[in-house]
Amino acid sequence: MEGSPETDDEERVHPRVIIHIDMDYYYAQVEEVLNPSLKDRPFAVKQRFCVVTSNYLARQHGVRKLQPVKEALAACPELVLVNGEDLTKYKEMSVKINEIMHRFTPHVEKLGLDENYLDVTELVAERLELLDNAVARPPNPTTISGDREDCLGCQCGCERRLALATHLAKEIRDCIYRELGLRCCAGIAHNKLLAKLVGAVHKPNQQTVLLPSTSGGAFLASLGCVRTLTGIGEKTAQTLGECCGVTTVTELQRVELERLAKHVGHEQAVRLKHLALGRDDTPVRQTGKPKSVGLEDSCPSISVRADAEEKFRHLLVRLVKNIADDGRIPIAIKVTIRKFDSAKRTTHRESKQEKLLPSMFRHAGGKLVLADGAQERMLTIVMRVFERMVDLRQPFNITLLGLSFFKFQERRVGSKSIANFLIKKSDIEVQSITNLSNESITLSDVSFSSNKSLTAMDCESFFGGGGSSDAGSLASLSGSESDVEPSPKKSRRLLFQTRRSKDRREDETTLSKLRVADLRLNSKEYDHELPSAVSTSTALVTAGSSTVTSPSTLSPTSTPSPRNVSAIRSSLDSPMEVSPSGNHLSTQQQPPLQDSFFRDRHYPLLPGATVEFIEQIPLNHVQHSKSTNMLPPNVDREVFHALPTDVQHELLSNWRRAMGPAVTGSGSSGSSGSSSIMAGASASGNPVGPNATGTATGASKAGTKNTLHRYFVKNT
DNA sequence: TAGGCTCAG
DNA sequence: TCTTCTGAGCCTA
Repeated sequence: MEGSPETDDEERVHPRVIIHIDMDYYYAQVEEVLNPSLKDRPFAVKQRFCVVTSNYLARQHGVRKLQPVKEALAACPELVLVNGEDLTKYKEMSVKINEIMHRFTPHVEKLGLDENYLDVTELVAERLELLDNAVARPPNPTTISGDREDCLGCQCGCERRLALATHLAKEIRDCIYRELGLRCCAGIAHNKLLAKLVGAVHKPNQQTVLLPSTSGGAFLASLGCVRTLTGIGEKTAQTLGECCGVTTVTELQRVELERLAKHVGHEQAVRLKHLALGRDDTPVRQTGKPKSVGLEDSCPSISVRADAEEKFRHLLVRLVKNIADDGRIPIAIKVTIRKFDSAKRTTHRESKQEKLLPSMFRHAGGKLVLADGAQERMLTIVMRVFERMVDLRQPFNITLLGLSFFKFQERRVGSKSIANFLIKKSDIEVQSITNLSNESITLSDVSFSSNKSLTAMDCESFFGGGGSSDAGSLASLSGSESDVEPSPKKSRRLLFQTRRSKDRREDETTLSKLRVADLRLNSKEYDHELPSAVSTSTALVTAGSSTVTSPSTLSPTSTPSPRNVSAIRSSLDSPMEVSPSGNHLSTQQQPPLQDSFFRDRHYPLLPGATVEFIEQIPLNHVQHSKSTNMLPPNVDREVFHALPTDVQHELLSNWRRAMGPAVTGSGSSGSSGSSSIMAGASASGNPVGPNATGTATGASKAGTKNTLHRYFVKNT
């Protein structure tokens, strides 16, 4: 199929549709929800001596963000102050907000606790499909490819898609308000940068869409100062002003690239120019677990070692609590201090890191805790690092101490288990999934009955509940209690993630490589990944304890009732939502990312997950490659085609090698023929389980047991 | 890889 | 005497 004109056209898709959602004065709103009596009073949330946010009533009195508390009180004597140093409640609310967003799309990227980007491109496409051609498709998809300057008068349906997204944004905001009592703003545009910027135009509790009907540059120019552009901070703004005389967006748009490059380097110059012109092709990255978890405390002055040690002890205890539920173990710690230079009257930060032994942690009651004596050992390490930064023989003045865990490691995995293969690897590329000939890919017997959904507990018992076997190591993925060992040098992460056009191009050139970025195994991300698969194929997927069922629970109106369909239709026929001022904000267009609607949907292959296909929604959109006929007869074609192209190629190649002429599949369904075809290990001749023979013989029942192949076999 | 800097909310 | 705390990404050595 590659290269055929039809395919190219089909794959040429619209610009993305991005919604940026920003909670209004977030901390203050959370406080109001928890304590409604605050609503009618001017109040501010403070951390230490500083106001971090306030409600609008306080703002009307001149209270500002990051204002010293003293000043704020002077400006507004009746100001109520709430201590916001403990972020727990804000984090918890953020999780709830996130859960709501994930009902609409798995493509959610967190930006701090109170902002999120949602890529609703697919959702919009789904809804348009549901409108049953009520909305015209682009007559000529080629017209929307390339680096167009704008979308003026385009016939590609961009405006309708954005219009539909405004209704989505409203639904999401309503949902958040209804369930959590929180108000927010939304910006809708074709990329993250513009969505964020346009969303800030009308606040609070409003939404704004940037329509591609006039010049996008004009909108950005209207923002004024370069500092308003996301990605240009204080330092960059200063550099631009001092070196190039550039202070406004308009000036940045006009300044010559070469001149800019002289001062900031070519790449940075290009980036800045793109920002000024509203170009941003960065994808919405589904937020996973944090790469680091830290705490820091500022303090008036620490000049004695014992005080520092005491502070660190408290930080350590709090920090361990903070990662107790993470499910991973940190194997490095970073110690940060802020030194006050009394001569210069300035402060500066320093940090140093040190490795940790996994044996310093243990699991108790499903939570990560410090092992016996580990607190003192860890504290010793911390103080050793501290003394590398602070000369105790000299007077010192420390105004901040911080600790941060990083380099997280998944829980125990055996070196020869598939679980090990699935663990994170820091390198970008991993060896092909089918080149695992040296890995012992072993699954213990697990029912793939279409009627049974496995819980985490079920998985544990299926996999041997934390035993030392390879099967047991799989259990660790689903949360068993077991010891930890250092991660292997070349561990790997696997989870299928939506791939974009760039990656697809790589498919064509680097068939034997998988980008590790596209292959992750991470419970949270994993959960998030499922809906897109489900919504296409109506698969029922249960992984661990979280269950995703029907598409309707995933995206509240993605499979609307007839009434909903007509509602969507009428909403599209009604005048488009634009900025309240009536302006049609417009933007320059990006070259579209090639998000193939169906082909990029990957079904994660996770041990412990049951995948049931209920073929209710026709899958005739799935692009079947020529290679379909090469599939072994009992391979589930839908699963196969949901895989990345390169994986498909490799599997086919392995099957061919393993089967020889036998794999010139007829496509005849469900035959119990000779197809004991093994992916990966078995194809290379390595036995992978008690029933594995490394040959292509044997009844399919026996042959599919304990192999990766089983994942491709249809459930009946 | 370590450490600093910059940026973000 | 201090504009908080948290996390990510980039750059350089």
